[in-house]
Amino acid sequence: MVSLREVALRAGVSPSTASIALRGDKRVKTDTRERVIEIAHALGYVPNGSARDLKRKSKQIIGVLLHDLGGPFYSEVLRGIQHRMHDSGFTPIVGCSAPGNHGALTRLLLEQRVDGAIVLDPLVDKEALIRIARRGLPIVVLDREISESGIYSVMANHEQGAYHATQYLLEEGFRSIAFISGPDDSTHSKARLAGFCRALAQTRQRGVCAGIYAGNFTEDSGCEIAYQIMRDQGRHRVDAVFAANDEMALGVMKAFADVGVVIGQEVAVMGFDDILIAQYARPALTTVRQPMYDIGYHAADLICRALVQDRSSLPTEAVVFPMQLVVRESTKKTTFEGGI
Amino acid sequence: MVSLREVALRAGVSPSTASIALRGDKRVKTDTRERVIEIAHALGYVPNGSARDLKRKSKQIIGVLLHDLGGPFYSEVLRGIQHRMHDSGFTPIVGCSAPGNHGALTRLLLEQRVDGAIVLDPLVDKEALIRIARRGLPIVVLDREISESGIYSVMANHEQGAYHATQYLLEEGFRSIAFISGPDDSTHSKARLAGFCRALAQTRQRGVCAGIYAGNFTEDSGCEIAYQIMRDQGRHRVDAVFAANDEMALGVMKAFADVGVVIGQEVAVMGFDDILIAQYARPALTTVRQPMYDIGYHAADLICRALVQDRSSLPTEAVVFPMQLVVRESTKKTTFEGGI
DNA sequence: GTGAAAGCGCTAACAC
DNA sequence: GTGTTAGCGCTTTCAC
Repeated sequence: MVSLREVALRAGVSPSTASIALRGDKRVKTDTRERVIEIAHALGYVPNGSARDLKRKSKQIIGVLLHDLGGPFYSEVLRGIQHRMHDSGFTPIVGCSAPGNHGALTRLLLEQRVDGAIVLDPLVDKEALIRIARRGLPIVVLDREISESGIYSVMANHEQGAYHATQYLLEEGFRSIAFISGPDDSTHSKARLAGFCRALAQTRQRGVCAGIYAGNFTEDSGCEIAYQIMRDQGRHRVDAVFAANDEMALGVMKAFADVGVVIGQEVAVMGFDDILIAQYARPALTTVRQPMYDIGYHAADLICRALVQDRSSLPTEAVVFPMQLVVRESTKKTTFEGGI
Repeated sequence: MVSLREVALRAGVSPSTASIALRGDKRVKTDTRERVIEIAHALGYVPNGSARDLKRKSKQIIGVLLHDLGGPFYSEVLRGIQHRMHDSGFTPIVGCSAPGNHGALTRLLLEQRVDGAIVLDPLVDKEALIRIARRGLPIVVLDREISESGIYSVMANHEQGAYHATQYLLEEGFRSIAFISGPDDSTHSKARLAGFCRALAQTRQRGVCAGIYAGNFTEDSGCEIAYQIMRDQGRHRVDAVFAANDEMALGVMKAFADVGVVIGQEVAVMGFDDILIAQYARPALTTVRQPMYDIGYHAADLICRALVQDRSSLPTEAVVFPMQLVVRESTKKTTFEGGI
């Protein structure tokens, strides 16, 4: 492996001169500089990253920690990160934090191979992140909140998303809406339920809430609860079901379809998350989406700023993005009536 | 940042002793060893990766280069890689090679931050990879072939996949099959066409080939060509269309559906790749799939073996995996006849 | 303008 | 058993 010393040797200069020359520093005479550069190029010299990292303080690399690599959800976030990082001088490197918080977290963050990190994994231990931040590594956490100097949060406003979605259902004229929550320990589920309740509390209509059912975010639980809703609806027919995530909403649609209830016409179904399948479901599922590209872009922006600017200019509160309502067929009464 | 020297200082030993002690080496007395470990733990000491990488030859990190991070195609490959790497001592780190071959490729491979690399990106310059391999870094390329010592290829057998798919169409009784190829410069398209032709050449039937049309892998081109096929079919009706990728197949289905031709019943459509949408199409698209998990697993296996075993035990030829036929509704005549 | 020297934090010989 | 020494490849004062 060709080292700087070798380049210097062949160019007849000292390693230190070669080092500055290769960065195009004007301090070294033009012809020496060009000679060094040419020789380095001819030899295929590339500086050793470890050696340079060791000497310099900065590595110009940002670690991105995901729970599991791949998956359509992450891809948009990564696109946002890449776009912001592009031409910033920083390179994003992605690791998977899944296997026992080991591997990538250790290699990238603990062993100081990166200058900063973006963490999108609810399972990465909060204390571990705080410890790392205390060591001086800026961290942006996505979709969760950690109050600690050096840790920045970027997330979507789930409460507002659910509020907005519920308002839409009310505007469309639905008057008996059931809500299916996720597991109790999910902050997302809580926030979504809160948004649902706030929208109902604001409306003049009474008795719109047709029950709040406890699901567990799985398609099966959505399916079961849909049957339960059908059994329960004695006095007033439920005309809309708002599930706290898309998987459950799909389960609900399946159950209704199985007993011949026409989705959209007889009952509306609202999901949450906009997973990929939502748009391919039949009818396509109306749902609420996080602005994932924006979240990634902003996360990258925060990290870059934390590394080049004064950190006091950065927000101490979580940066919250509004969620977007994606209206599709599952909440449209006109679906099969020749409407647009 | 707490360094080994500091740990050693507080433990009252030399850095070298601390270094060995921390690795649990029996050479140092048990109580010294435990004291060092305890102090290191108390101080939150983690060795500096750059320093260690610089000293040791190996880094225990494998770079995975993808064209664009995210996307359902990659996620299975990554799963396979992770499973194989797990407990191997190596940690996979993913970088994106897209922006002008810069960034991740430089940072990870050129600057020697990894021990080996898995490259899944047709656009990464072949010469660059060869140069890197010559420097001693083992590389596994996926879905392409590079003949060079130190570069190993893992790929799916596209020719066999297309052959198999065509045979299936023949067995199902289709007797007038049109093929839509991809762009001329695509080796995949060529291989798929070759498989199609081989299957037809083997059959006793004459005149099964109802034309080979040149598409460009886009949905639009599939759509256009479908219309052309309908115009062309003067003497014998085409009863099946085999598109060299799923996007084109979906375009074909769209075109047929638009003019009221019932897919499955009146004409069969076969795709290639099994992109995610294939299973959500209506009717669901019969297609051919790469064993992506296996490919990832095997790629990781090759890299690990290249790093710990004698390289002479590794294959010099590309490792080729068979593709899997995924039968769905778009090639089933019985779709709407009450069949299973 | 250029080179000598020191050192980033760690590991591995070799001495004691 | 433990410490001393040297050095991985690079950058960075500071002399000349």
